[in-house]
Amino acid sequence: MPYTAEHKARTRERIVQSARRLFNTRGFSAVSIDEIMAEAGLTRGGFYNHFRTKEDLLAEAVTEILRLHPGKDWGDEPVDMAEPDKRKLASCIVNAYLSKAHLMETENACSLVAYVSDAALGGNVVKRAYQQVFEHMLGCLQQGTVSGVASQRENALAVVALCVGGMVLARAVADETLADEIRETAKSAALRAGGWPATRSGEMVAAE
Amino acid sequence: MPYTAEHKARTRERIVQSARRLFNTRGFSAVSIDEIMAEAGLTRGGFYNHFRTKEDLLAEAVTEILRLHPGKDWGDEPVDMAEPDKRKLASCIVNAYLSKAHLMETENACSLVAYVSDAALGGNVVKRAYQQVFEHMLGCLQQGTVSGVASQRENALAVVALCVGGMVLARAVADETLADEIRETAKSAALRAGGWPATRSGEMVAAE
DNA sequence: TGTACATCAGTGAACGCGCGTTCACTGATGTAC
DNA sequence: TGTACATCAGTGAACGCGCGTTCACTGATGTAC
Repeated sequence: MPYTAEHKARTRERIVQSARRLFNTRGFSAVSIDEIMAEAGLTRGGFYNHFRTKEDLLAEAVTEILRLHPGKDWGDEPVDMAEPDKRKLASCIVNAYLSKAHLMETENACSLVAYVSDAALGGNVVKRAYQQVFEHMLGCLQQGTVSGVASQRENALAVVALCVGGMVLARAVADETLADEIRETAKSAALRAGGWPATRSGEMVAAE
Repeated sequence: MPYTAEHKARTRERIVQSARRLFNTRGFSAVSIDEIMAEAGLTRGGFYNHFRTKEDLLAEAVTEILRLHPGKDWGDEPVDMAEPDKRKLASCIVNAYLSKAHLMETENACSLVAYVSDAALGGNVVKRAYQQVFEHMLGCLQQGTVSGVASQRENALAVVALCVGGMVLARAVADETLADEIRETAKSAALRAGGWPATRSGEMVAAE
């Protein structure tokens, strides 16, 4: 058997990474298989040695973020996933998620932000991939929230909705000042919803 | 001058409505100008008598919802926009927005839900249209919120983020039970954030 | 150790198709006389 | 009131292009002897 299994797996991984970056930046339907393969240093035809259809690749690109260091490119400093204090960890994630850096970052943005509409309009394969990322994020936050009026899970769900909602709205409006206001307000609200101290909340990032 | 100005305006309106319905259901890039014109009872070529480009039409389709009765097809009963009690009106809007009916409705869903990604990836014309709808919704809610830890505007912003975030997440996941949980939890959180009584909150809509 | 071979990852031309946009035209209509 | 005319909304063929997918092939590689 020529070429090792690892060789093929590495090539496949390169295609998925290339696709993830391009999809995140310009959107699923605006990116062609030609471009994805070229970015991975390959040619058109080989694509179907690795994937059945373009949509199958989309599903893989969605979950690919789970294999990356979450928030590596978002916060002012990376989130330390090894942090033993779950409450501290959760509040760090929220701060990084709703940071100016994550708003500006398109290539490495969270899949929950980048693929909302592709998942909503896509088939079950894509929806399942999206759900997987959603449940991962929910799991990261859940143990770090307090329970009060609502349960830990309910509070974590509200936090995710504020993170994703705040982020997609900030990306979709025309005015940059408004985008920052949405992001910062969603951050404060999310920190309150999770029962975390609002670290420097209300602080507005200076217009770039 | 043959044909009245009203005639042209009516035709244009028909095209925008046709586009809005098709875009909402299947997404901007999946719908062709041919289909839009056919749905409006016209043929391909006439399109450019009314719009410069397909993206210009998108911008119009986004704001078209403002000329419709908001929430007409969402809640179990339509929202009465004439309601003089601003607090009551705002809580009605939130209940309708995060209703099962609005989740199931694709053709007449809110533009903030349907066009998140198109606006984020689109040009300034589309972003401005999206922002207009956003500011309209914010304006509808703002007077109806209470101020406490945060201002009325901040609370209204958090409510919009919860409405849109909850809705897009519910649409994007594969599992319908999870989608309903997200929607109902976002609804409770939004009602709390706005300072409204949680009318039958926690009540789960029976699985269809 | 060296060689012949079978495998299959990767190539690139080709297929069939539909898209956004343009353009020469046609014919329904409001207006001038 | 009736008719000739100018306008321009609407038509449908055509243009140029890029897409997702298929397929016959090639050549780098690991293995058997």
